[in-house]
Amino acid sequence: MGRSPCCEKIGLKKGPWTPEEDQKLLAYIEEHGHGSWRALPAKAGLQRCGKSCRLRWTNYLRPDIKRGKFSLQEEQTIIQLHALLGNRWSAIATHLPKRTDNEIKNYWNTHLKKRLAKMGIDPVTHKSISGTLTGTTDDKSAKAAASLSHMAQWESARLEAEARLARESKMRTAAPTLHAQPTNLPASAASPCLDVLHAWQGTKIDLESPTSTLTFTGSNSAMLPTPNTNRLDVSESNSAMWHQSDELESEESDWQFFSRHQVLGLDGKEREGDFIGCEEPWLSGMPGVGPGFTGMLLDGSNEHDASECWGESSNGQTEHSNQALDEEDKNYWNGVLGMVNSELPPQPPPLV
DNA sequence: AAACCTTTCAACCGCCCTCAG
DNA sequence: ACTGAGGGCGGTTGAAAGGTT
Repeated sequence: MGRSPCCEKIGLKKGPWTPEEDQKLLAYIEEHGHGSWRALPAKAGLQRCGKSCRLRWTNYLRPDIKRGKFSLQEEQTIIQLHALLGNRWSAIATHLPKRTDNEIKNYWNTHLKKRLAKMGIDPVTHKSISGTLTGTTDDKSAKAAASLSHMAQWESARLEAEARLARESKMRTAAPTLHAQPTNLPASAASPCLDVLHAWQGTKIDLESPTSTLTFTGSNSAMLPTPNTNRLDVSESNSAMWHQSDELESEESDWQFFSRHQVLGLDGKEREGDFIGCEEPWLSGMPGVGPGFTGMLLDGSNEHDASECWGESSNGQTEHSNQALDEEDKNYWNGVLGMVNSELPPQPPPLV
């Protein structure tokens, strides 16, 4: 059976919103909250579909929307999250406060996608289009890729949960105040973070366990390149492609700040050689993540560089073969993970 | 100055999910 | 378990603005 239309379409206005319509919608929501979107147009005196009103509000009129040019940090965030999450704009938007999924999607399609393609990077897979930069296919890489796939799926699930919580919270508090923020969200929802890590701290999941119920769709796993290829495509390629400024529009020259040995945090500070401060055992098999980093960084010792800690498996055995994973691997994935984690709120106790 | 082409982005469309009844 | 309403999401469209010839 066919779905009934969201509203009676006859006689309803379509197309660009006028300032008068905006004012009506704003005034109504300010006074009453949006409540039921379907019922809103009639109550607000608008000849619009409720869905259209919702879109106008969420994508344009909402007071907590930042408009204007995307910063370099935002661009980097979008690219890295897109590498991790694919075209999941709402999920990506949760990491870009004040940006709407629609705006991010548009920006990706009109700017970033083209730019990556121009630089020889497949914007879908984030791999080199030329195929000359092939990654290794050894067990380590495969294992790391599997770990990343798991991580990506958990992160996706978490983002969905966050979005749901946010929705529920908004619905509960559909407050008649324009400046209402979802402040009653749980910390994990209010502040994007890989809090799934905390869950995994409490209940260690063996990524290689045959009992794992995690599965991967082709698109998900295809979306995630192996660390090596990713390093080459996004990090190392960055260092090369960011220097193609002759062929790039002027703004692209700014992208040269993406040095292969540099991770730029959301605070704008360079984090050369920075490693995410987590000790989650499930991450120990991943390039760029290993136990002992936090302590190493905290005591500021230079006596042992990252690669030394790198090779340590979670059971304390040194696996020198892991050291073969070069610095760029670590830096690239630290870039992704560190960026996602950089907004970590004060850490809650591990979930039970 | 005008015609044509390209880019941008607000808005729409249709599918999907959730949830209440 | 089923159904339909409500809302969210991602893909696509098309008008407007900007650029080029």
